[in-house]
Amino acid sequence: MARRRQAVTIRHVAADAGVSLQTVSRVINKEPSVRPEMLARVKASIERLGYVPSIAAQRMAGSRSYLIVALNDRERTIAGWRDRQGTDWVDQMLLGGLLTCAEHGYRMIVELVDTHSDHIERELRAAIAAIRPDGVILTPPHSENTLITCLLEEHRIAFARIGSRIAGPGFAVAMDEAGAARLATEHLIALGHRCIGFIAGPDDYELSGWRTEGWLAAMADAGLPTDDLLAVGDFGFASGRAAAAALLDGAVPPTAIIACSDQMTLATLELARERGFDVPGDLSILSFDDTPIVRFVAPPLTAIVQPIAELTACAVKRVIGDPAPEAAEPIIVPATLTIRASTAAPRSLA
Amino acid sequence: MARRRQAVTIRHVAADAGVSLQTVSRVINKEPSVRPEMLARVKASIERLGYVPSIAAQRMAGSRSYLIVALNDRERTIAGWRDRQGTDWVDQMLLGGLLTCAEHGYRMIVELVDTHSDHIERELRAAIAAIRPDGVILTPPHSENTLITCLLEEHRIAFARIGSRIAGPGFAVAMDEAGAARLATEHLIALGHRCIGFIAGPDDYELSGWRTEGWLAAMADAGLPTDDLLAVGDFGFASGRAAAAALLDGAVPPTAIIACSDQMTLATLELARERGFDVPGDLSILSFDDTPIVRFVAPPLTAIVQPIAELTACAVKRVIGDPAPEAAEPIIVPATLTIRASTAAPRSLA
DNA sequence: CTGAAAGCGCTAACAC
DNA sequence: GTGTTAGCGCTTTCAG
Repeated sequence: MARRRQAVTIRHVAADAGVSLQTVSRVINKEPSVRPEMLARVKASIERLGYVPSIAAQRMAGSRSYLIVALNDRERTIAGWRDRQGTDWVDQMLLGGLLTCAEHGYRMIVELVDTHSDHIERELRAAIAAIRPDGVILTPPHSENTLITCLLEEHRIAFARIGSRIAGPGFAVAMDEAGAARLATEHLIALGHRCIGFIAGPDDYELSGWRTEGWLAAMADAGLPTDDLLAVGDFGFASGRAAAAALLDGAVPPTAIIACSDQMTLATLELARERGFDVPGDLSILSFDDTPIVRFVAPPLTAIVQPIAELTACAVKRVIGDPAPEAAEPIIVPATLTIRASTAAPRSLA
Repeated sequence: MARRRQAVTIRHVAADAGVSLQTVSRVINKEPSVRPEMLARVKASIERLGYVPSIAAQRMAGSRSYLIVALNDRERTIAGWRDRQGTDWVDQMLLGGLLTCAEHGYRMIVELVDTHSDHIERELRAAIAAIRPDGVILTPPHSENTLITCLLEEHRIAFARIGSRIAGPGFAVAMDEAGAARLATEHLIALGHRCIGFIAGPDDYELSGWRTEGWLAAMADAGLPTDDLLAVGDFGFASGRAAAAALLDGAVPPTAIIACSDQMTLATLELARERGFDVPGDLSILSFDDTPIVRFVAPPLTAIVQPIAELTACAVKRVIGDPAPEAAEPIIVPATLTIRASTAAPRSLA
């Protein structure tokens, strides 16, 4: 292999501009203590020579590495890619993470590590030692893995925990679950619905509670009753079917149903079909997951979309901005709603 | 920020093992000239101390950077992510690229650059200067951009061109288009079809010709005629509809149709439906793109799936293995077929 | 405000 | 075979 050396180094720039290396370094690092005149001269040389500092050299000299590691669960990530079910979690992460990194002159490296493995610590230590990243973005289920967070803290590496609300080391960045439920509910209310059923997720997920609260609050704000309008599932299809049946057979049959997962929503759709309901004519349906299947089913489902890209963008900004992983308020990012064909005004209003 | 220094360096290992730095370095780099005894001693120290070399330092000292850059088109990639249509191109690339890199102790960095922009050269130069990658993986449409390939060659950086067959600098790695068409055709033949229509892509795409050849060859091998069984589209929906109509209204109405894009296949499906054909009972349909919509439509479509992950894996292996970007034979990777519900034996056989 | 010196962790090139 | 020397490109001291 050719002995690859940097084509144009800080030395060339210094010579070209007739200043010391140090001055060039100061310009690169945007230090304030440089006379405007020098600054201009150096900048001109950098531009002319097309100089770009080597991140390896910068790291070596004790500065930043300009590298951010995104730590994903190996098994889940690979399984998702192999299934090709279009779970675009990683894509959205890249969208938010990569672009934000690029904006700030950073690069992002995706690392896959086993959660359950005993050598997770070894893997992480190795990655840190090899890459020496300035920051790490943790994704579920790593976000609340204390083994990881402790290690990162010990190494004094800034990190963000996506999808976590637990205060603690690192920045917690999560979606506004309650707000999302409220958004969904208000969309339906605006359409004219008054009986809006809600199929919540299982109680052992903290977010289930937050979502239910959002629905309750939105209903209350609109002066609408919620009695007999709440059912609970486990995110799976079967439980969704049962919950939908309970709602539809209940004392106050809803004209719209919000379900907290794509599977439960699909189950609701299936049941509605079997009963001869027109969707959205007789029943509006809204999903809390915006997976591809939800987009290609007939009718395409209105759905809450999780702002993974924004979460990651926030995470990167925090991690870059403040290298000291001080405990901070969790950052809550609002969800958005993608309106498709499964929600409409109830027939009674049409 | 804390002055972050490597926790355990080559020096610690050397001291611990009672050898010189160089010996440790030799062990790290798997150089043969180390006595087994020393080797064992050093390895033990490395293991005990949990030492992992810093890639920054390795690069600085003139060795490899253990970094591979995957160069993707900015606009397309971002558009794909934003659309959330589940084009899992990047995912599959990551699947193949990331894992292969990891196996060999490399990391992959995804870089987005504008194809059309004038500053593509500036962007690429900057990335190279900053990262100093050992290799670059080019994806369409960069794969045949001579500006890029020349720059890479000039910097003597190994690179692979995915989806390209043009010989030249770098390694060309592409799917076996003809083989894919043959695979599709043979699947249908095995099912009992004798009249198999083919909707080709536009002539200005080289791969259109290859695919058509594959179909022709498979038909010929089976002793089946192909007259009046070939139609041409432009990959779009409307052209697919017209092509399908021509086939169905032709002299020898096919019992199965292969279309060279998901849109043309969907158009064929729509037309078949309108004519009261049962799919696959009256007409089997096979797509050449395995996009999500193809998987969620009813019936789910049998489709050729492009081996992006494997292509990328091959590309990485080549680039890592042979740093000298000598011209080499293009590497052709076979496609696979995912059988779903849109293909079956023709009714006449049922 | 600017420059000179030292060194980050590692490997290339030589010596031994 | 193994150890020694000299940097890689940059930023940190610390002087001027």
